[in-house]
Amino acid sequence: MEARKILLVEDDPNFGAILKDYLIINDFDVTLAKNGMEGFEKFKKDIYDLCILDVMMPYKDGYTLAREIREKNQEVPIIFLTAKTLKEDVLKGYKVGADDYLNKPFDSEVLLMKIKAIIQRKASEVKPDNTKFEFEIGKFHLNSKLRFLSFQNEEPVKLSPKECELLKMLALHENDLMPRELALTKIWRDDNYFTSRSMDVYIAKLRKYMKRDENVEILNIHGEGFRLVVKK
Amino acid sequence: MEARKILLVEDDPNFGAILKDYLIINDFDVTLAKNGMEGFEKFKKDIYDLCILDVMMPYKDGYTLAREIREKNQEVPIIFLTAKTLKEDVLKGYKVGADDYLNKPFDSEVLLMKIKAIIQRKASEVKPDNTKFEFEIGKFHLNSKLRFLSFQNEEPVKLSPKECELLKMLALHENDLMPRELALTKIWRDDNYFTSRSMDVYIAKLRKYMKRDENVEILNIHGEGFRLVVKK
DNA sequence: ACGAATGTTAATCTTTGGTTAATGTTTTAA
DNA sequence: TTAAAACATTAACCAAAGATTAACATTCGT
Repeated sequence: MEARKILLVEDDPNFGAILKDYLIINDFDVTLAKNGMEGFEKFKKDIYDLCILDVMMPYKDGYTLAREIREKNQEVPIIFLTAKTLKEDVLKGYKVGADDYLNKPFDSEVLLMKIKAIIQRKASEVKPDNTKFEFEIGKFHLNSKLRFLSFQNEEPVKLSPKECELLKMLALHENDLMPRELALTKIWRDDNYFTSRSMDVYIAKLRKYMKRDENVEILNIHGEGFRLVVKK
Repeated sequence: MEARKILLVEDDPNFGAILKDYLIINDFDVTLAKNGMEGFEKFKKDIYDLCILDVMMPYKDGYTLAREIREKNQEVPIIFLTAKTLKEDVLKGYKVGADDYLNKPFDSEVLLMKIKAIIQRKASEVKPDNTKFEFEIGKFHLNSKLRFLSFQNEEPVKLSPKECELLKMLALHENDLMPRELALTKIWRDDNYFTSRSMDVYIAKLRKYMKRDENVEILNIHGEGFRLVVKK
């Protein structure tokens, strides 16, 4: 099998080199970046199976980098390395969408197990077409990468990240049920009263945009979710 | 949203009760088992979204339980709780197929974040939903996912969750007895005088919808249940 | 004919969703 | 670096949808 590609971002050159070698010995294809900036550049230039990010780095810390990576890619697993054990930091990491968290010093074998567990998990997931980023919705055209929505020959409207993801999620389920829960867990990464209300606010915003085409409607299915209907 | 079901297996009654309450407060539906044996029994009797297992337990330890659970179910996420910090134990846990590992004492908020991260990961896995949701009932067409009932070329009628589930249950037993008790336990999740009367109200509503096709009827079988009859 | 089960309607209660605006947070650009 | 702009969340209020309950009528089985 093709070696799994790992992006390792670690500012301590010694530790970075050792960890890289260790992973290479264990049959991974490792790219090492010395800081967050470089890490993001390398992330954009290739496709990785896993990112291992140091939290404490000059210029751009691990969280910021993780957030940038998540904007580009919701799927790739992220593991944080940190010397900190502060609760807030761990929580922050999970909020950003981390898959795991490791305190330094850690045992390399444990890291290896975690890596294997995570990569295997991802491999077993059947992924939907997440690469699609252009959608025709009635007379609208949505580009979810550039985050704009155009209507015929009018000036395209810019969408906020949340607006855009929500509309994309609806579009992926065109004319079918898009469960509330799905959007909440995938986009808001949490499912409670407030995130749910927040989502309703975004539904209202989207409806406002979409009403220029009377054949497009976002219907509610009480207690279940929403349905983007496009009449032909 | 339906609360996530968690199976918590912990032999320390105090700690178990506290953790259970904490999780319940955070909107999980928690079942507590006092040992591995009981844990496995409860696991077999229901479907859980997550298992949290204490490692050190008399008679049957967490690893053994995890292995048994994995035999029945390869999917359900497992988190181990342990006072041990021995490397071998952590590795053993991952080998058995754990999703995460937490050392006692741990921070409850951290556990909560881990639970959310894990459940979200599972939610994002696309599972082929092969449950039947479309039914032909005489000249009617029922879509129980989008919850509508259409009749020939007329505008489809929206059904409420209870109406829909009840009609689906009847359709699954077309021309056969659909026992009262079945609907009450599956849909109303309770079987008493009031839920029974409530169900009768819903039967009346469904009859009203269905009378557009004179070949479709919902008959009562006194003391037993109902029968959805479709004459051909 | 009698009690128990069912049919029906309407009133009441509960949950969920729509909307607007205030408040908080992050990003952007000067 | 800081202020403005953009974005996101929270709060409050109201409306809509759904579910239950109560009351009374009818039917069933023995």
